[in-house]
Amino acid sequence: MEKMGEWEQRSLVSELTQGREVARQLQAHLNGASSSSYDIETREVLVQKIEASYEKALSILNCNVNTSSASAVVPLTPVIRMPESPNSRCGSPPSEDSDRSFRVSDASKKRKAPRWTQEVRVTPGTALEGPLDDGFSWRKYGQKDILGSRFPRGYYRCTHRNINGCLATKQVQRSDDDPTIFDITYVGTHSCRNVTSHLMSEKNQEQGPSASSMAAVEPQSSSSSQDLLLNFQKGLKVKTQDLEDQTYASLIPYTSSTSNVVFSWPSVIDNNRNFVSPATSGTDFGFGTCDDQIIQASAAASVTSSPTVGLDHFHQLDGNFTFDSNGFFRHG
DNA sequence: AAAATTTGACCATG
DNA sequence: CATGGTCAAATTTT
Repeated sequence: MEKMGEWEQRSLVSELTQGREVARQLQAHLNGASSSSYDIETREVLVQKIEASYEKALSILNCNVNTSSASAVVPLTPVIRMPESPNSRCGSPPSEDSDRSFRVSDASKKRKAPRWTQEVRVTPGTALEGPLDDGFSWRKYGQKDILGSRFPRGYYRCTHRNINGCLATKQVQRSDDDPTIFDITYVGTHSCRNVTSHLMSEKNQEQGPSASSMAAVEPQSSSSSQDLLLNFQKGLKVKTQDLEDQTYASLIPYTSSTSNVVFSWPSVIDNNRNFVSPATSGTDFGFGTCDDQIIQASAAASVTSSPTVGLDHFHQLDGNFTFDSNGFFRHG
């Protein structure tokens, strides 16, 4: 509570504002006699969003991420958009061709419908790239060229995939027209703890592997400076290789300290009440097991001039790292 | 040496 | 059959 950067304050305000917005939406839903079944689902989503907003707000207040210089690494400003809004890139990024976003179709196969889109925009000052760290460890397991996209899409999965039964995966892809924009699609719920391999050497971690559906939605609830560090490292790496392409990216002036996150859920949730089976035992080799939620987030970050510079000299972390098992998603 | 990427092939789905 | 997602071996990085 010492001093809260403007950025943080803004984030906080935005967070709360959004929460209010969503609350209103929820009220609207409640008032307008819910007819269809998806209304109920929508309401659930709304509630979740509200919770998320609160969580984030609290996180901001609690952690107070006192990052001396680096100011924005973690996207924290979810703006919830109405469900029916198809493509609403917040207006700025005109890129993103038309289709290829999501097939709301489905509904003819199994029950994997719930897919909401989260749009995240991070602002500069931070050279974060694809590896938007959600506080989890991701391991790249593939990269594919996507038709219509000039940049390949990277596939990441939780490092503890079959260990903890964390079936979460994420896809990172840059926008075709805006190289500074990365679309990160989170899919699946991760049941692993945020355990970034720092302290916390708990042994008996079998208290409750059943991760709530919110897990993937609100991962980085307390991004500490350490996490940021990790981010930087990873980002650095990617940068190095993408530098060639990013060359011109660094020319793009993005100097608006505004971070926006837009939630959109085209088809709302279905019945993702599924519980990931207790760790182990599974060993299933990733196949659309029971991952129901797909969160897409596009993050845009402007690369200063030389991102690689100075990142190595990041110290002064570990100031507090108040991350105990305190605020963890909504208590089961 | 171990863990994480890379990369091409394989498989599933539309 | 084309497109996208995952696997798995080889390779690189720490």
